[in-house]
Amino acid sequence: MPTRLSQLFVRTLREDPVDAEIISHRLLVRAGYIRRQAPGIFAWLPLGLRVRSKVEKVIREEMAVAGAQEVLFPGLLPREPYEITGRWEEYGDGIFRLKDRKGADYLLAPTHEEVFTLLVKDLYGSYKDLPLTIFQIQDKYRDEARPRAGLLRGREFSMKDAYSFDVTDEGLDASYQLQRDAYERIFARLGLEYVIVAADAGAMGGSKSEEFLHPTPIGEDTFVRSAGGYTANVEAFTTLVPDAIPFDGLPEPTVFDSPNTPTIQTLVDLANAEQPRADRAWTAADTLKNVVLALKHLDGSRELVVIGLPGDRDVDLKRAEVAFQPAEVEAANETDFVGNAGLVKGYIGPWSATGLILGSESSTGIRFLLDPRVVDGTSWITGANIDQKHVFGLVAGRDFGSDGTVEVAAVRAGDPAPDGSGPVELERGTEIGHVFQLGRKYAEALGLKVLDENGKLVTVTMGSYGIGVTRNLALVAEANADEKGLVWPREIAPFDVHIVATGREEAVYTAAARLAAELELIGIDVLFDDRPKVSPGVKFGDAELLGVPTIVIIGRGLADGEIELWDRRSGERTPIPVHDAAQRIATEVRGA
RNA sequence: CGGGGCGUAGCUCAGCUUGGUAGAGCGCCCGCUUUGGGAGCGGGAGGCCGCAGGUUCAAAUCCUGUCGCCCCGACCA
Repeated sequence: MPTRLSQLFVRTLREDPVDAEIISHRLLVRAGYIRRQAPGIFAWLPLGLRVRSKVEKVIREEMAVAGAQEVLFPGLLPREPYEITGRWEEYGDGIFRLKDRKGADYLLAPTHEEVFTLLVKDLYGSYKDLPLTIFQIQDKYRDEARPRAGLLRGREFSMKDAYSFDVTDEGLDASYQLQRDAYERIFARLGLEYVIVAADAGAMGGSKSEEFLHPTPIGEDTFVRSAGGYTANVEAFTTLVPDAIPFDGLPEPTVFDSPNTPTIQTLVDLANAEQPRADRAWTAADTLKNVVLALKHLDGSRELVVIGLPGDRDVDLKRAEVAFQPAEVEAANETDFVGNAGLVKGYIGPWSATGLILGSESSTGIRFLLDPRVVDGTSWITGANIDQKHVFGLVAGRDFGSDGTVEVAAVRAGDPAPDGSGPVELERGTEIGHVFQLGRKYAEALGLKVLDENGKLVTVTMGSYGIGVTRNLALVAEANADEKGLVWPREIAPFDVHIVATGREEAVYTAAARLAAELELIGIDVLFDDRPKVSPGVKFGDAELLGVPTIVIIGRGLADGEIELWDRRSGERTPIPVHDAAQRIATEVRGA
């Protein structure tokens, strides 16, 4: 049976909802696909549910091709499994926690690694049972500090999460590849542009990790891309390390007065005024900026570290979080300086005439880490650890050392890609999928072992693979819309055809109903706008807003045996004879 | 958590400065007309003006507190 618009549970809005900023959010609410229930939580109306089911269908089909079996875990889970892996604590305020009537702790699952692992452990014990990949499509819950952008960052969202279980690393590679291939097919079918970037393995532990990012200006992630094909999330970007420079002939360091130079810029200005270079002017890149960060370790302790990086670079706190995880990172505060008299604020440097200041072997004992660009033989202007004094010509590897290098400097457009494929550009994107080799971390923690061919217990190696169902839906909507409304790709449109009957001629409605029934009979989903007292303008407007790709207009032309085929995307209208309309439409819908 | 903004009808908003007991447009219901681009006329339904306290003869309006929401940032597999 065709769906009659007069009966459909929907109300389109003429005006944009005031709380919606981005296109997908505005249009999905205006067109009556979703309604907000609470911040970051949405109710799904029939139209929205239909699209959501279509997205799920694409995912299920491709999971089947990849050999993954569908299961379904509860969204409400007990605390214990998360306690074992430490994530009950790690998630902090990020999850919804609740208690049952006996006071036992539960949570609304933010992800399901633990329970998948435990179930496999329950049921399987032999290498013969593996490999295994299972998945579910289930709602996830995260108590986001700031839900935003409608469906793009909700507190409840639907996600397909798959988990693979293998005995060997090679097996894991193969399982990973199957999911990765499936993801490429899924995004191709959804018509979503994507780039695969190297990702940070994050708090999940594990080794190899790639993100599928959809490039979009509203994206919350930043990634880099080189002309030569290198891509990476900025969080995972690694610096191309320059060659070391021989020390021969480099002048000795000299301390000089540098009053009122609290910033890099004032320091550079002073250097150019007092100690001008013959060949070129000093720039911020000639200075070594020493940034004090405070690490908050899981055990609650606080450690100061100093990062030495070129003065024209800033610390990217996100990259720092990655570099120092699981510790939290923040800028050092006044108290930190008070507690470390060896640090002369504004004039911090690794060296003084009386000895080293920074590094675990130095007088302060504070860990000193260098940006990878600060290679041996590079010469710097930096703080002399005396108020109002800096030092010239301090050479890395000769005058000071470090406790190693660290990737915390902000990535800039033009930075060379680490694989030598040229300078990178920075782009915004949104994560639409993530494939991840977890390795043995969870299996180890939860005791998932199987007997191998030799009867020996071996720990299983795992992968986890996520796709945000509702986020992908929103991004498809976002990428396929115009000023009139939504424009769904056929693959996930709520209906195949939207029939609009206009006028008040009884014959029009009879003919439209007949065509609708005929199309349904051959398996085409029809939305039939049969509303009798609604003006044509309203019906056309709603058809454009709802975004069904093919619209059929039946009205004034019917007397001459003609109806119109209206392509939502191109706007093109084609008159077609009513007598073989069903065939024409079927061809159109199924793609010639 | 920091910054900014906003809570009045289903939606979008006015009214608040200068207190006097609730408004508009759209949507919804009824009738008549209209029917290829968001129709016309007439009649109607619908609001603890976010919540609590205070000032006052009188509070949507002034004061205090509080809750919530939106946006930017921080945070975030």
